[in-house]
Amino acid sequence: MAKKNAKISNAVIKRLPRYRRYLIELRKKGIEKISSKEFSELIGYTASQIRQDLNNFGGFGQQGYGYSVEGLYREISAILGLDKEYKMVIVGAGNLGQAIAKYTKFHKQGFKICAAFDINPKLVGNQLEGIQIYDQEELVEYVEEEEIDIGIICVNQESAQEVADKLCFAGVRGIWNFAITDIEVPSHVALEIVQLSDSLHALAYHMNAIPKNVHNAHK
Amino acid sequence: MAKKNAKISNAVIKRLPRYRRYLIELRKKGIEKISSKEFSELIGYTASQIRQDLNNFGGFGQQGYGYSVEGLYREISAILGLDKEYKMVIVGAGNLGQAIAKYTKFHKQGFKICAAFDINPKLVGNQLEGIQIYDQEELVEYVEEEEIDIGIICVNQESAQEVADKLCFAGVRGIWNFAITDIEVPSHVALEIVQLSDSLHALAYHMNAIPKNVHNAHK
DNA sequence: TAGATTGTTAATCGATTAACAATC
DNA sequence: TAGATTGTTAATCGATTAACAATC
Repeated sequence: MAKKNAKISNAVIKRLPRYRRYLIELRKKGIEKISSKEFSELIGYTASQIRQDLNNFGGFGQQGYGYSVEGLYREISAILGLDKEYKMVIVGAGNLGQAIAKYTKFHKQGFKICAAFDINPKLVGNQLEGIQIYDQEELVEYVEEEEIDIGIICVNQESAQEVADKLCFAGVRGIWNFAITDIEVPSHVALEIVQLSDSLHALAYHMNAIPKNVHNAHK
Repeated sequence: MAKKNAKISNAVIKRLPRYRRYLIELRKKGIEKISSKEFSELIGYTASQIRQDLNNFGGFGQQGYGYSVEGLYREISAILGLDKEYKMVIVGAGNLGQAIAKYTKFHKQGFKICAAFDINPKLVGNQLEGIQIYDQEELVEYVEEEEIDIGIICVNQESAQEVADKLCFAGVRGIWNFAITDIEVPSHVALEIVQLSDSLHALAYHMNAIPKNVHNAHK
């Protein structure tokens, strides 16, 4: 699949899921081919960047023609590893953990949530849309036995690192961290961070960087 | 507050909330001063980058001494606009919208969730931790009358753009978009995106980029 | 074949890091 | 004062954009 062995920059990887989303839309509309120029106008990256990005992984296009929408969709899906299935657990079955557990879209894409864990006795034993909530004491054993791939951390910041350590010890290959703190994981474990409060703070910055008098122009 | 008028790069802005989080931790520990070198070892950016970042906004340090933890915390909070209050509404009171509504930390930081909106008659009229769910028909009027600052979009991708348009028309200054689609807003409205599925896909990529045989080393 | 569009190299731009004079 | 550390300029690095030869 991958043509070159050079390290792919993170900037490129962050764009891949976005390319894929637009390819899904194109496919829905029955569009079979797209040139880098057309794609550029749609997605807002330069045609040059699109071609550069894709050529990190191989020559997916055809000179004089463009890219096959279906073909490119499949290539990018494979590059991202979305042709595989992933077994996940949620640690911390509070509001956010529950929301993620109930969200069925990930499941359809091959990301299976197998179980949730919490320390709160009121939550342990309950089910969330068919997902059992276990006592957090059972986390390591469960992850080992069920060969869980991904741990989703939805606990408070005080216990996030401890949970991460347990997940890594038990053998997960990736951690999706929603806790409002930075955690450290061994280099062989992939880490992806969703920092909601940082995101909200960046929004606040941008709001204040925009002059106020341009608002409510329709009044 | 801001020393220079040059445009601040997005890379810098994304780091500011992180600086602030570490400063909160330092303050908790009773640490009063920190040099860029010490901060570097803690946060993982180079000392040079820390000094460059901060000097975009002003000379907050003191030569030969370093930075005051409390002073820097206040400066960064002010730069981000966290010394102000923000009125927010949630549009889409499904799982994710409910999780955000119930999350009290934002409220403590001055981000007040005033109301939620949905089109589902089963949800309309209910309350989420004291937050009333209104019919989505009432969105524009509510946002105008209550002078809402931020709209949080938690609807499905099909209606995300329509909701964004309504929020912008009604006069919000910022949009926090959780929908799994890109939306367009006028240039005077700040937009911050949380793309959970893109984040999960990037995690999958990184997991597959790591050789498999290094896992379960403790067994 | 001629036209179109890729794949790839070269040029530019911007962000990060290094160096050091200023100064507390 | 001497030492420490900032603020800021210069150098480097990496990512984006432009250009164009290759080729469908």
